[in-house]
Amino acid sequence: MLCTLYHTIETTLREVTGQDEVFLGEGGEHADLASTVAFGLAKIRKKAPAEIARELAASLATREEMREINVEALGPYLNFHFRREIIERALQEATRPGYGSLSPRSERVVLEHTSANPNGPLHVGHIRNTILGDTLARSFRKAGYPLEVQYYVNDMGRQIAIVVWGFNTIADTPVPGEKGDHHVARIYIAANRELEARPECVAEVDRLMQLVEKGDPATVLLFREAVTECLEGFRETLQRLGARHDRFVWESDFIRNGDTDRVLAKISHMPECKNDGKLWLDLSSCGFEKEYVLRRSDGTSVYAARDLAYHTWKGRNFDRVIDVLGADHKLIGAQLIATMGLLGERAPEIVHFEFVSLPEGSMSTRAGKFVSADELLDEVTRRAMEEVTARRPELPETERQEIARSVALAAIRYDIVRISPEKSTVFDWKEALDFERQSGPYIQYAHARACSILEKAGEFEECVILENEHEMALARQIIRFPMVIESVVRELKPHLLAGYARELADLFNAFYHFEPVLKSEGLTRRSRLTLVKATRNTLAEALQTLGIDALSTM
RNA sequence: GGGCCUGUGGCUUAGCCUGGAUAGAGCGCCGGGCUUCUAACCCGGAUGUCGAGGGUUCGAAUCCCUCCAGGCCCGCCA
Repeated sequence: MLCTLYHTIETTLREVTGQDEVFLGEGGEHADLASTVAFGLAKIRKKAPAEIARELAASLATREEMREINVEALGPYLNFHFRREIIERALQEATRPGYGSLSPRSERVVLEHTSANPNGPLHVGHIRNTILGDTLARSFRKAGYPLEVQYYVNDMGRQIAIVVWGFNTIADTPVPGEKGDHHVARIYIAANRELEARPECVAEVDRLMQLVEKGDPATVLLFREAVTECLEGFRETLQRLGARHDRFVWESDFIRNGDTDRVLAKISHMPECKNDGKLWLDLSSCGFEKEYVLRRSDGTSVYAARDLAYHTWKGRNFDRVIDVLGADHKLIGAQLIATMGLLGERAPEIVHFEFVSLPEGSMSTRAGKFVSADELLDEVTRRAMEEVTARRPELPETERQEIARSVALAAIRYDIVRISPEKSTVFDWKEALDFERQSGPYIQYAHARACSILEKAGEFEECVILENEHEMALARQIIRFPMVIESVVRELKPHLLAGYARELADLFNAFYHFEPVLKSEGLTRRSRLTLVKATRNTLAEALQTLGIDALSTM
């Protein structure tokens, strides 16, 4: 509803000014929406900006489509205020389940995220991918898109060959209770150490890679077993993180089904294609100096070739293809996009995130230098349990554990999603264990407070009469929610939702502190209860989209 | 050496794409608030040459150029 208003004002402003581009943005403390068109027009019309703003305000005020919006010129600024009735009407929508969902769209979206190599457990770097991707996925569903979430399983890389080689050659003493992914990591780390000590064994790894590409049944089986063991561990971790994939797509399938050969055959006819033993593309016309190698001189394909086949398949089956990838994939991602363009196939949109490192340096699965997602979840849950037990000693243990699990997940997910992806970060235990302001639990807490009021209030008849600044500020924030969802999927920026939810909690806490709800009377009580209900509902919808449980008590 | 990303109070960070009203938060620090709807909370205060320099503009954290610092990439790895 707010989106409609925005477009109405924008269109009207365009007509009134005669300009194609009119800036209309958030008005902050001054207004609901504001425009600075008067500055630009000042030069054209050779008049003072303030005078132009005054004239525009006067002419806008006469327009029929602006009847529910107050326009005022404040100096050179054109400020738009929504009439109270609009806000009150929008607020009533906000009390209903599913608030913030946009109308269904037909554009099919495929979103790939995480896709970590199955050579060791997911660590705190990988889960930045998972959380970014899963929050985007939830946002797309909220925005009404039919969506499929995929995990691309790199099951035929050198790393997996090393794992398989390790399983064949290294004496393995089983560790009781060890998850598959941690087991694979242990073998992978040992195998790398062994290969470093005995470089002559590298040939055995190469041999495995050739056999698997040729489809040698025994080798294929070994690879599949190793990958499956690791993937079982991933599934468990992903589930704990609240992330779900609809489909696991195996890289090797694009060899077996002939797609890789087909795409390479097509490429071999392109003018950019070079074949000097190895097959590669000259993308210098697109600004890439490096050779984009697709097939080795021994005839085996490289990752890039399989990736082209995978993306061709995605592009032909979906209208919008989105990948969440680490910053280390920027070059290869740009080359992929350029090549898809040359092939006339739909290119993906790629969300890149910068690296997470440890205080002592970058993470490395091979060197065993990483903090696994499982360790992180365990430790944060343990701390959350301490916190819950200290605050709510009267609750039964199982309930405290359930709350602690939700609080821990909230802390982890929020801590990661709040930071814009282009910032590189250093993992910090202190921050991960912070449950205070600008944290996930802080937002959950606001929701729990709202639930508590509503539970005590019992039945009431909804009505909205906004009486003071705290109520107005809270209401304004609530009605922005659908536009935030819209922005997240348009700009692929999940951190906008994180910021929105935190601000909503801030405003609710201030309202909570200054305006008594249960102790107020008559219409005021009913109206405040309605506002609490709208807040509770909006917080719940926002939290759910962030993959965080909206707890009713904590 | 080349390319991409980042640089905002002691620390973490929003805003940058699309220039505009006093640069917005959290942590930490100082001072206040629990017989009152959950104090995982609220209120007030101190703390900023928006990495440096130049340019464009009526106006620059935001656009352009140069430089500095950090991260990532530049493989017949994935």
